[in-house]
Amino acid sequence: AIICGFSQNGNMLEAEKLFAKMLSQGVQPDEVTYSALVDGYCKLGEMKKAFSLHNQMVRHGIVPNVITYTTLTDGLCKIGEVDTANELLQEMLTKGLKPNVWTYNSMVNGLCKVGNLAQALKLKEEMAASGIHPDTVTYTTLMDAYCKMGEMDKGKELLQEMLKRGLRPSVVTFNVLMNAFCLSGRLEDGERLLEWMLKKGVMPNATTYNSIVKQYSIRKNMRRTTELFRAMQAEGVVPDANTYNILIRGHCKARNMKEAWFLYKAMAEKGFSVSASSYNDLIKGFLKRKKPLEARKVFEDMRKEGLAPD
RNA sequence: ACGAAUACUCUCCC
Repeated sequence: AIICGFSQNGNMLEAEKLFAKMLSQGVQPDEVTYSALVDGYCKLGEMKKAFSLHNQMVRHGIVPNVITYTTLTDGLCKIGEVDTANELLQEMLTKGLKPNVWTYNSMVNGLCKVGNLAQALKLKEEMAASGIHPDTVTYTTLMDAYCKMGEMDKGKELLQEMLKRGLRPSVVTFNVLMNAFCLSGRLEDGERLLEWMLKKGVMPNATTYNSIVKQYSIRKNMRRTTELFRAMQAEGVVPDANTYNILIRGHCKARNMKEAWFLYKAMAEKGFSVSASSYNDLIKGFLKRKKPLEARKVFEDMRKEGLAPD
């Protein structure tokens, strides 16, 4: 469980240390431990390491299961190696392992991300034919692909199909639609979507608000940006580092340095890391406002973080 | 029984 924690945080050094300790104390890691480590390397895109661990596991007599395979499949998909991932899927089948909905969803996502929507849709039919029914994740993935291609109508068709099959949209499903509306400047539709999801009992999260707040912010509507920032907190949605970075950028561009400074300090209090671009925005904003002292302070904070100004 | 795996937002412009 601890190795899993380190792996999920990308802290592979600590994870490896613990793993080595396990081995030295004669504790045999099981497939769950290996999976956690393999996943950690997959998330870093270090597929060579991931595969060598997988092979090490096999050498130790542990039989790979659907999850260990799915972890690798997903890792390959994330770096765009969908063909290799597909080969792995075939290997699974020959070993008598039945891919599950997670396996297929990884593949569908991989195909979508390399722009092969046609193949992704085909896979959706294939999985259904083999008795693995596409779920909310499958539909949401495909909807996102359509939306990002500018084919929102197709995305909505999928939403209808999904609802017809009795699947419930998740917060991510709504987020996909929200992002599509906002990116195309349809902020009123975004606001309506926000109301609709609340009515449906789906609680928005920081991501939901980040999409809409970002677009209001880009469009220099800082009044609505601030209103929504307050509204989300009133609803119990906790802003994340992205929310703050979006707001800081917006306020700096609008020359609202007081507000930007306030948010900057709030971030530090909450332990969020300020993005490099936010640091740059703050420095530029303060300099333009003839506030070299504040600019200097931000500059020094930035250096302490090991970041270089542009 | 419980425990490991997959989708969306920031990160370059809009």
